[in-house]
Amino acid sequence: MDTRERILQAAARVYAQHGFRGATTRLIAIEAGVNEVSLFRTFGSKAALFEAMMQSHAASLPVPTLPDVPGDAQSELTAWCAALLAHMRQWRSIIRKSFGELEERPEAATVMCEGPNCAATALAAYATRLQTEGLADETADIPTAVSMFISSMFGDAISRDVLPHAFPQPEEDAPAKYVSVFLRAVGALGAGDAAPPRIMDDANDHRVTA
Amino acid sequence: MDTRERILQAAARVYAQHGFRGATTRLIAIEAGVNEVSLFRTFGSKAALFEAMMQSHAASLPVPTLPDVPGDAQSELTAWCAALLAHMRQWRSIIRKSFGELEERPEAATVMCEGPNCAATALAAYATRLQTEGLADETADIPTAVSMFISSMFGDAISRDVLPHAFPQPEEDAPAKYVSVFLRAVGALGAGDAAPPRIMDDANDHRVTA
DNA sequence: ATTGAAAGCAAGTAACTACTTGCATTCAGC
DNA sequence: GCTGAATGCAAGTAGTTACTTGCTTTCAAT
Repeated sequence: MDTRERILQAAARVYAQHGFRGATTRLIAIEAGVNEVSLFRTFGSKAALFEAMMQSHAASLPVPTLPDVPGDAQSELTAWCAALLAHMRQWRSIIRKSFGELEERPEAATVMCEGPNCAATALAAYATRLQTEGLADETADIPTAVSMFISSMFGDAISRDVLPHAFPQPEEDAPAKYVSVFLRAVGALGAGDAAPPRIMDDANDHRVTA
Repeated sequence: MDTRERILQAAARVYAQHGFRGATTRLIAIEAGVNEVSLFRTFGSKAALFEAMMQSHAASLPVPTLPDVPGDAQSELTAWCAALLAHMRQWRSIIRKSFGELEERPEAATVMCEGPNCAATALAAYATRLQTEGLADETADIPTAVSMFISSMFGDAISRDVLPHAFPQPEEDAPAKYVSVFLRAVGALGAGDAAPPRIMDDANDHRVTA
């Protein structure tokens, strides 16, 4: 791996742990295993380095897709949700940092929002399709339900390690549970559907401990 | 107002805008209109000042309450949700900062989580009560729905100014919309409400007659 | 009028930060 | 073997930061 790439990846790691101000050029150079001067020779300044870092991150955005024509909503959405949630969890430190520095460096947060933003658009289209095909309640408030769904993944990704008991347990079952609640909210879980067994089985899995 | 209180409030404002590292003692002293030395004479160190700031914040937590016995769920929850959301929006910068600095100063984020945590407990109790009184679907996944509801308010509070179009519009209608979706998700939207009942769920239709 | 606590003020310290400069080393391509 | 680009290394600059010290001012209670 060339010097430039090593510095970029090191910068991402150090930024995730210390934020912009705490990510000193010295720390990044040590983390990358290069001389601090090489950092300035390659990027010119700390600000330029972080701009390049954000661009390279935005370029490597893996957005999961939903089928144009809905089939089994529960399983399709669960797979999609699991992929999205895994992605957000992987970047949770950087997401938290960029949001925390929103007042001083707003562009960082907007870059991090691109993924969830595309996801919201895809989910809205999918749910609307469910609705037009009579698979969901025609009076359902799709935009609000989608907003709540995305917020739920956002909250799970960035808060679960702070308040573990405030989220569906265990971690790997969360996507299916989120999808079930979402489908109920848009009236797409009818009596004919097999209710996801986990919900009943884990009925005693109370998130409130206090 | 005495010096100590002025410094504490100034520290909160400067912290909300610049975070811990960016909130220099010089900036705080200027914002408070006191001499920088007075800051050290009063609190000893910057770290001690921020500890006191967090404690005074935790002490002034206004948590809205829900009735023990549910009446009109939609209106009761909407009022409660509006109060909670207003509170979180008011503190959104500080919430974002404390989350962003979670790796370096974890106690700040846990303090900020106390409010939403109590809210989740209250909402879970209320929804469970709805369920036991036959006002909500007995197979509803209350814990997951509550988690999603709290995440939705969290996401609205800290992300709406970044992605305005990703949240229910207008801002002041959001609480009612969140509550409607939540009540649908737990099967507690009766015939008297704005939205018709879920068409597919025929067997367990616990609707309240208006 | 005296006193004493609280506050301001000017100056300084030691550490850190982004960034620069000058020079030595490595090493692939000719 | 020579060249030139990439990198390392040591040192330095100028600015910032948390925190200290010593002294003066204010002002209310006695």
